[in-house]
Amino acid sequence: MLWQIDQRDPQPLYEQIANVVRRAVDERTLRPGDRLPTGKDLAGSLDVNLHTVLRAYQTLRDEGLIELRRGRGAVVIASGNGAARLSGMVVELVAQADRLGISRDELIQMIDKKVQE
Amino acid sequence: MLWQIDQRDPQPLYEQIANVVRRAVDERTLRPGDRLPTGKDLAGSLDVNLHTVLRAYQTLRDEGLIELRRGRGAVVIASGNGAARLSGMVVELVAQADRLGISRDELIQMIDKKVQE
DNA sequence: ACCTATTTGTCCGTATGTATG
DNA sequence: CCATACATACGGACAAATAGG
Repeated sequence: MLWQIDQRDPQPLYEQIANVVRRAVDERTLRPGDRLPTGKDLAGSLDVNLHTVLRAYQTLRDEGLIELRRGRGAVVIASGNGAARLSGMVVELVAQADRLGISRDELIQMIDKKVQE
Repeated sequence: MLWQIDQRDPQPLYEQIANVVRRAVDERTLRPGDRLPTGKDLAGSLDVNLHTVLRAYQTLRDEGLIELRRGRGAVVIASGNGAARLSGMVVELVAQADRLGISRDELIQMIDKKVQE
């Protein structure tokens, strides 16, 4: 695993780390069931703090990409098809908007507000 | 604002803090546009670390419940449970689309396709 | 059943950066 | 230019869950 990050990149280190993992999953370099390096190991090889790696892992967990367990480590859950994941999110979003009586236009408006940020 | 948390509660402090805010929003004690106390202030009054409060705020932001801006503070966005959930879903959707390089227009197209079904 | 090492989880503290007003 | 307030990163300490001997 020859992952790299750039200390001078304005992008946060934990974001860079998360992106490396996301890409690996998308490219099927990492597959469901695969273990990620321990926080300590990755922190050592990237020369960053342990907490920085764990923060990256926790964001990936929140996205449903990996599973984290104390004493066990990080394991890939989701398959790498980002587009399929996006499609699922759209389905859920539309359903939720419908439940709340939010119109299509209002929904688009909400999205545009987020996009411009 | 007489918010309280319990240091002996096994539930994490940042979760307790987030829950207090969630409840206040649900009960309309906090309404869209209202400002939350600054991290420093709340940390002082709850006798916890600044980071603990900010972590709570950040999870609320990820859920779409509040907006966080440097120099400005935390402002309530969503008005209720369902709306908060929807707002959070929009945040995640836009983030995922961005990661995949999906444009705003393509995203709208995907949504329209689902809406008409 | 016990003990130990491993690994993530939380919390604190400090320092520095960046956007806002 | 300056003060405010959140954002990131580092480091340390301890807790809790897991795995292995």
